[in-house]
Amino acid sequence: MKIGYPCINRNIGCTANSTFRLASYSRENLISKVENNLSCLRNILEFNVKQGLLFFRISSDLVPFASHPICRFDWLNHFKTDFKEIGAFIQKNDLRISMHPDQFVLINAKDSDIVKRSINELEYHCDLLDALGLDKTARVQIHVGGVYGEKDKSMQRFIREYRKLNMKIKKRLVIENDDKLYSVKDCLVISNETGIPVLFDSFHHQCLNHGETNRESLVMAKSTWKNSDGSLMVDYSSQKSGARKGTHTEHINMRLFRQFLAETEGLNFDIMLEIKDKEKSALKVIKALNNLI
DNA sequence: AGTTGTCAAGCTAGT
DNA sequence: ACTAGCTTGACAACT
Repeated sequence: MKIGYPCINRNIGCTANSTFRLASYSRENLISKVENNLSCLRNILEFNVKQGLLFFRISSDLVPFASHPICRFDWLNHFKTDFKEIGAFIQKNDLRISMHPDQFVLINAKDSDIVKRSINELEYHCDLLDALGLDKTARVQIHVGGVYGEKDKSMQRFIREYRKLNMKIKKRLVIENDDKLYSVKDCLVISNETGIPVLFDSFHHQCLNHGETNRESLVMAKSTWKNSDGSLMVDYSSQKSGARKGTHTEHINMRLFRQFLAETEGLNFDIMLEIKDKEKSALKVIKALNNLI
């Protein structure tokens, strides 16, 4: 079981997701931001290894505007050596890596231009992971997409569009249950048709389910991952008290987390802690797990 | 130096 | 009709 946190480290004092406005796009700006981001990514990964945090989500902003038509720069080639070095570090330390393109990526959009842009964005994520030299256990997670007032048709559209994707994307893409539209059960239907692995988000499951327990849903999601896909990825969070339903907590609630661990005892998976204080909660969990052994 | 409006992309639900 | 929220953060223009 590997423990991790997404994109940002609040301790080190650098960011691996620094970007700029589209209006200030230039080759120089892009190069300097990517240089900064890559150097910070190294720092974060080194910190993580020292602390025993072996799961990390790389920010989609690592290469700003990579899939935008304005970007004509061959960043893949230009930073080829850096990617290789960072990738070697990841492999040497057996780190698990994920990426999570944002809400604009919609495979099942009705507008074919949106689908096209989405595929370009997925291609960027997969090119990056390929450049790092990572195998298919490094994954790119997205949600199913929009409902457009007709869920069945929208799910069918996802399936159709997924089947058309090239292998570069297919080998890394996984779907994650969301908190409002597509439950784990919905994702499993799509997985049955396509073979796409289902990432289990415990907090989203808490917000949207059909009465299944965490364990039941996690086991079902786990069954969609083949050995070569790596172990099941789980996103974990809990409700921020007093806030709108679905708001992630600032700090981890260890009582709830222990409860989750107890519920899922004996099952192997990697956990991404989607908690706002980032590595702070992740370190708390590492400490707690060490005390259990 | 510190503050604050705004940022490529889209959907949904709530006002 | 409009906007907050999404993994929210951070850029950049303004005091």
